[in-house]
Amino acid sequence: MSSVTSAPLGDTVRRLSSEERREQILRAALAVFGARGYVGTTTDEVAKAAGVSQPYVVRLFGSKESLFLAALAMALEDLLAAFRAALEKDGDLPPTTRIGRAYVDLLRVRGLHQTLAHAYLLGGHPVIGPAARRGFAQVWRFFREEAGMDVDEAHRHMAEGMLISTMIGLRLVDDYDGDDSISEIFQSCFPTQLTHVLEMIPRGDEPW
Amino acid sequence: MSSVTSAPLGDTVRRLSSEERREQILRAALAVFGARGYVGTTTDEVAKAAGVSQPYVVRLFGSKESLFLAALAMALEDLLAAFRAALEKDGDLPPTTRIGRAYVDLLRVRGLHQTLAHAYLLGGHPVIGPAARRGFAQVWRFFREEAGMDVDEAHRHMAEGMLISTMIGLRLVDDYDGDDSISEIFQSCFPTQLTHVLEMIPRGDEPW
DNA sequence: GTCTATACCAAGATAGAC
DNA sequence: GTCTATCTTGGTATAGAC
Repeated sequence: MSSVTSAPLGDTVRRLSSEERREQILRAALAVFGARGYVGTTTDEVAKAAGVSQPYVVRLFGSKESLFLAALAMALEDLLAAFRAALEKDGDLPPTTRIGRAYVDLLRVRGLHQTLAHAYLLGGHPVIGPAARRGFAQVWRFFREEAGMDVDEAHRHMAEGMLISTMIGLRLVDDYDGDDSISEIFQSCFPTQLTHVLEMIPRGDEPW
Repeated sequence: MSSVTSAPLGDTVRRLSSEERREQILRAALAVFGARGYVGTTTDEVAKAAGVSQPYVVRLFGSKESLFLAALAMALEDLLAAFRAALEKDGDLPPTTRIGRAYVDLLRVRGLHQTLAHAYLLGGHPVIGPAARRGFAQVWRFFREEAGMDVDEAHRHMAEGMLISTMIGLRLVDDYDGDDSISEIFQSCFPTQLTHVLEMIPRGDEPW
């Protein structure tokens, strides 16, 4: 990625290669899609977040739909890469626990969990639906075939993941201090990484 | 509900009271919101599904936003009512299992699970966000205070619920026959109610 | 590679008749 | 209580210059 081939030497503020721009726009798109959902996102907001013009993001990706598909694909790659890294890296914790940690650490990739969750709810969409199903099945297969979980364990991890994504998307933290039942559920979800999570999670005052 | 006060006697095809219309439109709205999400839903599609005109649904609810809030409130009422009924009705199964079954049976209320899931992802929305958080906390409190679950049990039920909602929204059934990993996860989610579920679940060929 | 200007359409909301 | 007609906004996508 990001090999500079076309930019002439000596440019002070050189234009980026389209590869670099794609990556930059995709990161912005992931954050915005996560916060607003597929339909709720405007290509203009993505453009603003990436610091380019709206027609340019359409130009680069063809359409909002393809942009979403690309962001979704990137999110899944990031997810599986993080899972594989957690699996290979050895440590005192069992592999299954390391994978769970990795999932929570992915909070630092803005919009990842929420964009996946949004995609998962778009099963009725003619083109996003099938892509989302493939992605979901891919994660399941990772649990079963690469991580070596049995059906029950894979099931529990999936369920746990969905709950975590939900709590991120809900911005449950916003009410963390005022509501006892909310701090209770929060603690039950992040028994070990709570402080860490509270720092990384998006809040009401920031759009994403 | 639905006490007829204003319609004159003798009308053959009498106009419905606004209470009746509200209910009818809300049911339609729940189905459409579930399939398309909040932003993806048009008031016109809701109107068509309910058999009335688009301006009329806006007239009756004030705005699309209030319509969504009303549908969300109805979904939560239905959910908690079903849980309470399952809890009170005695049977051979443990209460906790009866509640789980009740959740799956709610599949017959079109769009309920998906609308809740969509609302949960809208935490960043200034008015839907807080409503969704209140609803989520309400369910948690039901588990803890009324159903008498401990934190761990409530947590597992929540997670399981989120996974089930995801699979409905994803329309995973659409690939049920072609993909081994999908039928595997499906069976692990609905060990006892599988046939029942396969009958009730929305498919790709129907919009909702 | 990136922008400005703009065409074009879809959708929420309002006015007002019946 | 319910409709038709319409105003208005906002958002995707295209044209075309630099």
